Amino acid sequence: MDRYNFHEVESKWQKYWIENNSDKTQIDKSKKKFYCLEMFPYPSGKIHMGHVRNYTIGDVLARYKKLQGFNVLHPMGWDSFGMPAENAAKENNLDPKEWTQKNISNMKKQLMRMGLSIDWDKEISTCSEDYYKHQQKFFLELFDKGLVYRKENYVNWDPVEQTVLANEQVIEGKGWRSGATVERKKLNQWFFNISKFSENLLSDLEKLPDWPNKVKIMQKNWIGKSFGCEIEFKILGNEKIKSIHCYTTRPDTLFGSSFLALSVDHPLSKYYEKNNDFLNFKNQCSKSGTTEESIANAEKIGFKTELVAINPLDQNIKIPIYFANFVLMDYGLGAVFGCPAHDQRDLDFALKYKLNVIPVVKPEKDQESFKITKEAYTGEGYIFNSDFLNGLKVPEDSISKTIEILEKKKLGKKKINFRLKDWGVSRQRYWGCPIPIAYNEKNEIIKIPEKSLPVKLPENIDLNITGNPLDHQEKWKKVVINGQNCTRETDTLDTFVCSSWYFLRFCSPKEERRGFNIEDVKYWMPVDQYIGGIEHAILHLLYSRFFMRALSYKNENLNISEPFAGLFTQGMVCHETYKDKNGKWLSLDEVILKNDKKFYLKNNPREEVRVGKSESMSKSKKNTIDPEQIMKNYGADAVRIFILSDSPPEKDIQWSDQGMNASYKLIQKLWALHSTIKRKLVKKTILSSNDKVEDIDKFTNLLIDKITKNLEKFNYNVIIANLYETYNFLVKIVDKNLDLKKFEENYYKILQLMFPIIPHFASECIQDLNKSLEYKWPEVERKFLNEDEIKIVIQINGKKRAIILEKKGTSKDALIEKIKKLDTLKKYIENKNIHKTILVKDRLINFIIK
RNA sequence: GCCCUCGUGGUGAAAUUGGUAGACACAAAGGACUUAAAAUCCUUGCCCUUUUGGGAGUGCCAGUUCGAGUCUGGCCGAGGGCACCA
Repeated sequence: MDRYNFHEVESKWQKYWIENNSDKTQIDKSKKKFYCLEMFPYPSGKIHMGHVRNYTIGDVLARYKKLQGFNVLHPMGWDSFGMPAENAAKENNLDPKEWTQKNISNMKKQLMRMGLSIDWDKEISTCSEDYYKHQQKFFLELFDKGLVYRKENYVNWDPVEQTVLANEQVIEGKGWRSGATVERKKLNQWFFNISKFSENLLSDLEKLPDWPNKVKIMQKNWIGKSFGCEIEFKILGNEKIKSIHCYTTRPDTLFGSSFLALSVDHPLSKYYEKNNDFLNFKNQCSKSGTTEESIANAEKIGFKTELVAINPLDQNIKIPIYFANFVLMDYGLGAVFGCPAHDQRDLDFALKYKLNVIPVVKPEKDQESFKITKEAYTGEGYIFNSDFLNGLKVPEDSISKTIEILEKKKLGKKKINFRLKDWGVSRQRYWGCPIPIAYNEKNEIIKIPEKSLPVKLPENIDLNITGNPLDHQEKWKKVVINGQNCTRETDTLDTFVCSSWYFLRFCSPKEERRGFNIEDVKYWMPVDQYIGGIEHAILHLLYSRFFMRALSYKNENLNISEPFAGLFTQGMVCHETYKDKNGKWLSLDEVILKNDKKFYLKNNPREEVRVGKSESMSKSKKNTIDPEQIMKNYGADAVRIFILSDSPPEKDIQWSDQGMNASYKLIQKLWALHSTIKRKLVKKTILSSNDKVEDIDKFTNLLIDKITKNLEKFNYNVIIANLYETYNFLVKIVDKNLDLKKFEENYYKILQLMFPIIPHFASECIQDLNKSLEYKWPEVERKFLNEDEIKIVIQINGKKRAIILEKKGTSKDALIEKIKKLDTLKKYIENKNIHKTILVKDRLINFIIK
């Protein structure tokens, strides 16, 4: 018997698939389409196990759908703009473009080694001019539709790097590279008007039954719809300021209000621009940082104005007005009324500045002892201390009734608010898509004319300067548009813009005039199954949903709102972590496992290593396994088996060498079995035997049924178990007396079932049997599933007591007769009063005995 | 603080959606083969019983039901998301 040589077999089939254009796809309207897409990778240089898992899951699905007769689009590309290229370039004095291209070609080789059924003719790369010129056109299209605008906004500013940082790049209030304390700075930024679609982005989540609930809930919370009311507070005796509008979701607590609080950026702050105390206060607020920690721990502070507001429900109640650090300008109206008794922030503030605390909601129970001290009461109950609102039930009646009253008195208006903010897309970076805009000498916005697109990135530039590299490109910046001297926009687009439409580009990757061809998009979109990491649950997926709406907006030809009909979020690949006695991370090849099951330092075998919990593989924790090495040692098919086995794909998986080894052994065992089967089929050996011949028809058809269902439900780990069951079954019957023709037919079907999971191995076996390589997904033949004999479980008072084999469809009476005769059950039934008998047809019978 | 998810052997996990709990695998122990090891194969897996059998058992406590891992309520524990959003 030959040992299975996966090196030879896998490279042979990979070559075969390329030469035979096995994975090329084109539009074919006679077939049902299936668009299978995995999130495209950032070309960091090497694929990691996360990629292996992601693309294995997608590939199994794509191959399965193809066998089912679908016209499958399964493309791959590169999310190739972004900071790592720029940083690598800075550190090693390289060109970001060259660095990126080198990485792409290396990673492409690694992906091809995995044997993925990808149509590489459709490969795209977001940093190529072919791609980003269309993105610039989309930018201008959205600009014309009024969905893009420029405004001043606060950003995280790194004073050393002279650049804006994204929130995730701010670690404990400091820049992740420079370590400098991050400041809040106001800058002119480009924005996409995503909030225009807030309501639609929220309500259409209901149209996505094939998305994980978790992701939908995360998006729902992120969009953050709230129902409330805008209330007008009149200002007492002031010439310039007549009134202030506040937004609240709790208008029912209005009688409990004891101050108004304004954001320091509130329009009224202009009246305090020359007040040094106010400026100091504002300065203090901006220093407090923007990180979660600093916000949570920040003390509530305020600046008291001389202004006094009148409670709209009672002219006699007059309250002071503060500027306060905890009020945000970009939510609601930047002004709130403080009700300390029923809001913790307001209470903290009131206690600090000795303001009134007036409870207006009391719980149904504990009415006597009810008192506000250091904790605000936000629960249910009844309104009191509130004149004509008294007695209303909180929250069911109180909020809506109060809004009604306020509207009637013209003191307020019902209002819905969203937490979702517009998407700031400006980045002060070189390695991104240039924004196709310039400014004339009056600083007016001028669009770059379409014929001048793309605005290309200048090449061979020095990145080792502080600040935005493009801003230093004096020659590049100067441009003449329609006779006007202009200066180019030097910010580039957030790379999330690139990934917000790449799924459309895959539909027509070669189209030169437009980003995509509308007919192609109408055929392929939406993506039927999108597969990727949960870390993109909000940003990327929400941005893509927005972009699809933005392109369809005011466009008669395009009417797609949801880009991804189905979404699957796979879990991470984890491995144990190791540290030395000083707490320094150790990589996997720095430690060895000794016979006592403990880990020791490789270069100092007496020092024991501290074993940490299993965490997702990452370079910083040094617990990565290199897929290239693993594929060299075990082969792509074995890696596919391992990555699918044991854990369901949506859960985290633990890397284990034993597991990898078991998967490898399964391939070897299957090959040994195949060799035996082939010998038997060729020689037409019929062994004389009295063994009962197992019913292979029944087994195969049950298997088809199980695997099909498990594929549809993403139970890929169970499919691997089914594969083991198949091996165990075949190895048990192969040396028995068999109907060879029947056996061969069934075995061919089984190999076709294996194809999506281990495509190289299955192809090799099929070819070895001289069978057609034009496979299709086998169908279940029900006649083989109809068993004459069925296992019936016999229960006494709900406890299993026996299992008998019985003819299908046996009646209750006949069953009971038979059971009464069984020796093993006599002791339960004889001389007992059978109170009741429950029959689940062809499955179970339960006797209730008293 | 708010929202969500999940608790099944030594481990990763199955369980036709209310009907045989632990499929399949990893690890372990014992055995076979072998001069030996590796590889391979077989057996075992909680409690009582020599066997036959029987009992307990899906985080804990109740409930619904002939029957609950699955449904309901409460508690405990783990993980994830959001968070001055008024």
